[in-house]
Amino acid sequence: MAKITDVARRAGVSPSTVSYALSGKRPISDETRRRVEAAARDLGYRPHAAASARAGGKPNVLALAAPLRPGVHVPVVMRLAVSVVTTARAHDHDVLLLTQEEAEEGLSRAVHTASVGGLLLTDVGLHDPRLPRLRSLDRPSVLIGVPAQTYGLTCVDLDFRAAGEACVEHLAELGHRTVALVGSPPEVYLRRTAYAHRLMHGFTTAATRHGLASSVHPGVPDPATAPRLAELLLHEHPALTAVVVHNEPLLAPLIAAFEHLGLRVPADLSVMAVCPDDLAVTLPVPVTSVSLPADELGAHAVDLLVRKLHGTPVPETTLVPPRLTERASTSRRTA
Amino acid sequence: MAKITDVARRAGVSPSTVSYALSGKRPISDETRRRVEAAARDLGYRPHAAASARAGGKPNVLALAAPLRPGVHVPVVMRLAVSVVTTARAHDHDVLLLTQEEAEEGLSRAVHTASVGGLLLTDVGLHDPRLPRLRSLDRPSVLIGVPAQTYGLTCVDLDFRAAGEACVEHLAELGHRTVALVGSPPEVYLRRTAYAHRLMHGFTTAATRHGLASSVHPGVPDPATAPRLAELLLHEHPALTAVVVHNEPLLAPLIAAFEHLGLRVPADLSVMAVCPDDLAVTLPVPVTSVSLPADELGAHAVDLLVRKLHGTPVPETTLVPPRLTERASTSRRTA
DNA sequence: GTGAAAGCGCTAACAA
DNA sequence: TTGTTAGCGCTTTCAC
Repeated sequence: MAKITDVARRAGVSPSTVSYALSGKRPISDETRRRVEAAARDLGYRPHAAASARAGGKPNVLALAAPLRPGVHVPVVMRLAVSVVTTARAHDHDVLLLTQEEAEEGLSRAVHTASVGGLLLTDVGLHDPRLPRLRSLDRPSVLIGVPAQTYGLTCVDLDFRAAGEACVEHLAELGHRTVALVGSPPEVYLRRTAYAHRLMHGFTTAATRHGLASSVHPGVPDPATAPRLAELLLHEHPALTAVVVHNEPLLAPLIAAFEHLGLRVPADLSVMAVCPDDLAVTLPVPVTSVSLPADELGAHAVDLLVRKLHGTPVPETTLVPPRLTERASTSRRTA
Repeated sequence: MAKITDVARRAGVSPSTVSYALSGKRPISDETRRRVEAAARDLGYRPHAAASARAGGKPNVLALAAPLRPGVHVPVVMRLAVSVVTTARAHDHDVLLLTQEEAEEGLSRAVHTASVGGLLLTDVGLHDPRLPRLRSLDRPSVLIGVPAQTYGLTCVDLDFRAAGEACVEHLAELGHRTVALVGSPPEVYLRRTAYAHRLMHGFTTAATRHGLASSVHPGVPDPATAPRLAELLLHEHPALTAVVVHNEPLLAPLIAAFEHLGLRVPADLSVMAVCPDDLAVTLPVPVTSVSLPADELGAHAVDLLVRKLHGTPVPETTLVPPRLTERASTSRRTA
C-alpha cells in the first residue's frame, strides 16, 4: 500500500506538501497540486485513516450503538444500521457497531481506545442511562429517538405524536367512534422509551379532541398471544370498529385473529399500523399505515453527525413528519 | 484520558516497561508489574487501540461484511451481527460493519485505511466475487458460508446437506412417501449461494436413498404468494403429505394457506422448517425444525478468526451438525 | 509557496 | 530485569 512518502517522492515534493495538497488546508500552486494528485492517483494512494486521525486529522469512524433489546423490532434496527453504514460511507466514514453488552462503557471505550469521532445512539429512552456518559464524553453525537431532556443534544426521530394523531384523524374521518391502540411490549413502556409514549399521547389526545372513545393496550410481541388479545379487545370494547397496531410481530396475527372471530377487515373492523412500508404492503390485506422510515432516519442522523464533526451547527431536534398511506385495511364505518 | 507515559511516570518506570508489563511480552519482576498495574488502574488507563495497532501491536478491529442482499432473511443476519459483536468484545475486539455497497472495494479499504486486522464474510456464494480479493489481501479471515473452492480459507456454516437429510429422514421415519422442499428465493439459487444448494442436495439424495418421491420449489419470500404456492404444490403432487420450508417469511403464510385449503397440520400435512428456533416456537402451530443457529455460527466464526489473528492454526471448514427439534407440526402419515 | 522537523500513543528492536 | 531509541503514517507547527 502506497504511503504519503511514496506519493511525495513520485511528485518530487515533501510529505507535508502532499498532505496539504490533498486536504486543501493551505494554498498550493496549481502546478504542484496537479503533480501530487497525479502521483496519488497513479499509486492508488489512500491515506491511512487511523494514522491521520491520531496525527490530528479528523477521525473518520462513527460508532453506532444499537442495543437490540427485547421489544425492539429487529428488521427496523437492521434497516437503520444499513442506512447508517451506507450514508456514512458516502461521507467517507466507517461505522463501528456497538451492542447492548457494554452500553455506557462501550461509548467511552469507543471514544478513547478506538478512534471514534462521533456517536450514534438508537433506541433512546426518556431517561436513557447513556446520556450522562454521552455528555461527559463531549464528542459529537446524534440520537435516534428523543429523550426527556434534549438540551444540548441532537435528536432525530419520527414525529410519533403526530403519527398517533394522524391515525386517529384518518379513522375519525372515516366515521369511527371507538378506537384502540395496540402498542409496544410492556417492557418498552417500563423503560419509558420515548417513542411509545409520544405515540400514545398523540393517539389519546387526538381521540379526545375528536370525541372518540379510545383505549391503549400494550402488546406482547408474540404472535401466539394475538387471538387472546383480539378477543379481549372486542369483549372490553363492544363498539370497537378500528384498531391501530404499533407492534410489527403482532400485526399479521392480530388481523388473522380478528378474521378468525368472524370480523372482516376492513368491512367490520378497520386496522391500521405504524410500521415499515414494506411490511404493510406484503400482508394478505395491505394495511393502511404510517410509515416507519428507518432508512430516512438513519441517513438523516448520519448527515447531521457528519455536519457536527465538521463543526457546522445543526438543529437540536428533527422530527420527521408522519406519512400516512391509505391501503385496503381501513374503510368507512358501516355499522 | 491517561496515556502510557502517565502510567510510566506514576509507576516510576519507562513507557516500554509499562507496555511489556501489561502485555506480558517479556519477563517483568513481580514488584514492577504490581506497581505498573496499580498505576494503570488508578489512572483508568486504556491503551489506545489504534495507536498500538500501528506501532506493531495486533489490530483489534474486525470487519464484518454483511451484504444484506435480497432473499437473505434480515433477522438472521442481525442475530449473526449481534453474536459477532458480542463475541468479538469478549476477545477485546471491535467490529466494523461493512455492507453491500462496496463489496470487494470495501474489504480493501477496511484493511488498508482502517486498522482492520481480520475479516468476516457472511452470505458467501459458491463463486463469491469477494474471494479473489480476499486472498490477495492476505489478512486472516473467516467465511460464514462455504464456497466451491475452500482451499486456504476458513469456513463456518450449518451443515445444510446434513440438515436436508435430517429433514427427509425424520419424515421417512414418520411414513411419508412424497415430500417437497420449499426453498430459497430464485435469486439465491441464481447467484449460486452455497447453502441453498447444499440443502437441496441433501434433501434430494436422502429422498432418493429412502425411496421417497421429492420435489424442490424456490420460494418467493412474499407472504402474498403463499396461497398460490400451496395450491400449486397440492395440485402438482396430489400424494404430497409433507413439506419442508427453508424460507422464513413464507413459513407462517404457507401453513395458513394449507389450512385455508382444508388441510390440517399435522394431521393431513406435516410441515417442517429450517429456521431459527425462536421463529419455529412462536408460530400458531409450533413447527418441527432444524435450527438455524445464527448465534452459534457468529460466535464460532469470531473465535476462529481471533485464533488466526494469534497465529494459531484452525480447521479449514467447520460444519455445525444440524439439530432437529420435533414439535407439533409433523406426525405419522395417516392417509 | 514549500520543506524540515516534531509529535500523536504506542511497540519492539537494541542496549545495558 | 529494565531503559533508550526508533519508528508506524500522518498532520501541523515553524522556518524559509
